[in-house]
Order: sequence, then structure tokens, then C-alpha cells
Amino acid sequence: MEYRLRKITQPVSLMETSIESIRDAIISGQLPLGSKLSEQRLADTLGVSRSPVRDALAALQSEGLVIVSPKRGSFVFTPDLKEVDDLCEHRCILEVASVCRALSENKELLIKEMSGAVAKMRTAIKSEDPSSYTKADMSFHNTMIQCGGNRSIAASYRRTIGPLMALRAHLFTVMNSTIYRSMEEHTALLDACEKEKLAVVKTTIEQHARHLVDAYRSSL
Amino acid sequence: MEYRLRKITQPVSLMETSIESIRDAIISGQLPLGSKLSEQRLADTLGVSRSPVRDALAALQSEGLVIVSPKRGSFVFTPDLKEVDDLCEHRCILEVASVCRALSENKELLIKEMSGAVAKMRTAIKSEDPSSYTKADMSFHNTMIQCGGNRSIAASYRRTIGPLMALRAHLFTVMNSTIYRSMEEHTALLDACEKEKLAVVKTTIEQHARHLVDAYRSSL
DNA sequence: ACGCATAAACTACCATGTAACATGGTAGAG
DNA sequence: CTCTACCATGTTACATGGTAGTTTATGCGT
Repeated sequence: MEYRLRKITQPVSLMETSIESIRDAIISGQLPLGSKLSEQRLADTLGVSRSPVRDALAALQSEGLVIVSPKRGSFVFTPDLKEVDDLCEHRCILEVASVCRALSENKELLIKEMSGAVAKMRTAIKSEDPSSYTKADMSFHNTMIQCGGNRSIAASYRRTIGPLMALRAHLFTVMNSTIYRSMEEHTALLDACEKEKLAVVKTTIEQHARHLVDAYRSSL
Repeated sequence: MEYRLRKITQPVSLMETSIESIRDAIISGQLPLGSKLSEQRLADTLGVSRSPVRDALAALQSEGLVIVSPKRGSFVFTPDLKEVDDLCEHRCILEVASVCRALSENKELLIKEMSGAVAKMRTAIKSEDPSSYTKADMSFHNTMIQCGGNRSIAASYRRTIGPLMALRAHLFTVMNSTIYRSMEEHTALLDACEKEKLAVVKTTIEQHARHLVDAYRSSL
């Protein structure tokens, strides 16, 4: 007999939900860069005590989304150009390495997932849904990392991509005008992967990342 | 008017001290892999309350040295072979990328610092001081990362190298027999950097990292 | 002796209290 | 007007107690 009962979802800790909440608020741009984050105010807003909020802020600090200044307060990160550049270079390195490994060990899955993400991006553009496009974009890049099969790199990528996603949201008006170029680069990257042209893969990824730096520079 | 007063160094937070303490105990092998870490016991041992210990364990979890299992307890990490392999591959990628950038932008400093570390290693071997050798080894590798000049990569490297250092300590009896080979590889790497033979740099770093995986595999 | 239920011990999670520290404004002395 | 000390306020670092979930020990019946 099979019971039609929903599996009991183990109650996630308040700290986890706090992390999600605050991270989403930062990445979505709801909390502006550099804005102050008071433990007490966040706790009141989220309806929990200061402890899980405090733990969450510490975790988000290790993700680079928050900087806590001892005895002074916590703030949403505010990168300078050098930091954005560093983040993008780091991201490129991880993506290129992962894709290379994925192509040699997991090519079918990689192509399949990338194609799916590209399709979703296409429909998002046709229906003019920037939010869907962003989601598909993130899953496209996550696919490259996941198919690489290296958990250490995947964990590092998660901790590195947060600030870039937040920046992307904050620069969205700028990025929006370049959405077609972004689309083209994704398809070019998929094509290069299918044909296993590693050099093209590398330059395409680097080009793709450079545009975020350019956008940030021009926004200053 | 100039006051002849020494600037007051603000006392480091208890959390920082706790992190250092616990990390050192893990990396030095004082706390065996997989051993249980009770907040209460650590707090009693360190003479502080549970709060800074809790914060420290959370931070060490993000470094990969500790895993906390909700409501069950915290434990020193216990990697399987795949994880060690992933860590080493990740490390190689970061080191190779950093050295390439360092060679093109900061070569003099890189060579100078690497030479210094190699010299220290040499004297450590002559005086049969494994502890000094390990320190010099770590500063050798840190130099490669620091001279790369990418802070994002440096932060990621810090979070990745911890478990490998701990493993190294736990495998020390095995590693000890290969200390001469390790020494040779470091000098070979320095030589390749001086001559800017990037391909040699890459293969040497990969070879160097592989030995840790091999040592761990043979210890199972 | 063995399986099972129950209790006890242990754990981290969370709430809250306290005190030290940082900062900005303001009144008073010069 | 300027400079200084004081004070009010806001913030975190840390301590501590309660609670709920997990593991281990224990006792009981078979």
C-alpha cells in the first residue's frame, strides 16, 4: 500500500531561512549596495531573535555579500572595480576548468542541460520576461560547474557568484540593453562546446565575463 | 604635539582566537579526523562561553575543516578519496592561474619570495626540522597565490587549502619519506618560473598535488 | 540471552540579558 | 568662533538559560 502523504519536510533552521531571505534581498537589489544591516532590525523584520540573524550574517560574510565591521555594524558589500575584475577573472577560471572536465567526462549531459537553458532564455526574450531570463542564465552557468563534477570547485563557485549576481541585478538597466549580445554569447558557447573547440570556449567565457566589468565601469 | 604612545592594539575577539585555536588543533593533527567537537567541551577547554565557539565552528565549517550536523554535533571533517582528489584539482587550478598572472605582472617579487621559501626549506631539511619545512612549504604556496594579485582567488584558496594541510599532517609519516621529492619539485617549480616555461610550471604543480592524493590513497 | 520500549544524557538551536565599544550631537570653556 | 568633554544613542560581542531533537543507556518482558 502506498500512502498518498506528502513527505514531511523537516523544518529548516531559522538560520537557513534567514540566510535565504537576506541573500535574496541583496541579490534581487532590494537591499542597496552598502546599506546598513542591523541585527536587531533584521530580527524584527524576519520575526526571529538576533541569534539566527547573527549566524546568517556571518555566513553571508563568507559568501562575500556582507561585510561585518566589529562593533560597528554589518553592511551590504560595496565592490570597487578591482574587486569586480578579480571576481570575474576567478569566475572565468572556474568555468573554463569545469567545462573542460565536463566535455571530457560528461559531454552528453552538459550539452543537453545547456541546450535546455538556452531554449528557456530564447522564450524568455520572446515573451520579454527578464526575470525568467536571469534564472535561465544562472542555470546555464550552474550547469557548466555542476557537470564538471568537482564539488570543491562547485562550493567555491557558489561563494563567488553571489556578489556578481547582486551586481548584475543592480546594473540591470545597463545589462538589459545588451541582452541580445548575452544571448548570442550563450549560443556561441553552446556551439563551441558541441564542437569541442576548447580555445573558442575559453575566449567566449572570458568575453562574456568581461562585459559585466565593462558595465560596472561605465556605471561609475 | 606628538604623543609618544604606542597605538593600542584592540584585543582580538574571542571568536577569532577560538577559530585559530581549533583550526591549529585540526591542522596539526591534535584533533583526529572525524572526532567529535562539542560546543560545551570546547568552550570549557578554551575558557570561554559557547557563543564564540559556536561562531568559530560555523566559520570553520565554511573552511571545510568542520561539519556540523544539526542537533547531533560537530565533527572534524573526514574526506573520501573523491573529495581529496577534487580539492587537489581545485588547488592546482588556482595555483596555475595565479602563477601565470604573477609571472606576467609581478615576476621579480614572485621569484624573490619563492627563492626565500626554498632556502628556508633547504635549511629545514639540513637541520631535520619538519615543522619549519611545513611552514616554509605553506609560505611557498601562499606566495604563488598572493603574487597573483587576485583577492577573490586568494580568499578561495585560503578556504580550500585548510583540509589539505590537515590531511598532510595526518599523513605525515607517509609524506616524510617523500620530503626529498617534495623539495625537488619546489626547486623545479622555481626554476620553471624563472625561465617562464609555463607548460613545465603547470605539469610540475599538477605532479606535486597528485602526490598528496597518492599518499592518501595508499593510506586507506 | 535477545528484542523492544522507555528514560536519561547529550547536543545544537534559539531567545534574551549585559556590557563594551563606536559615533554624532551639544553645551560649555576658552 | 573653536575646541573639548560629555552624553545620548545605536551597535555588536559575549554569557547564559530554556527547548527540542538525537543518541545512548537502561530496564523489562519474553
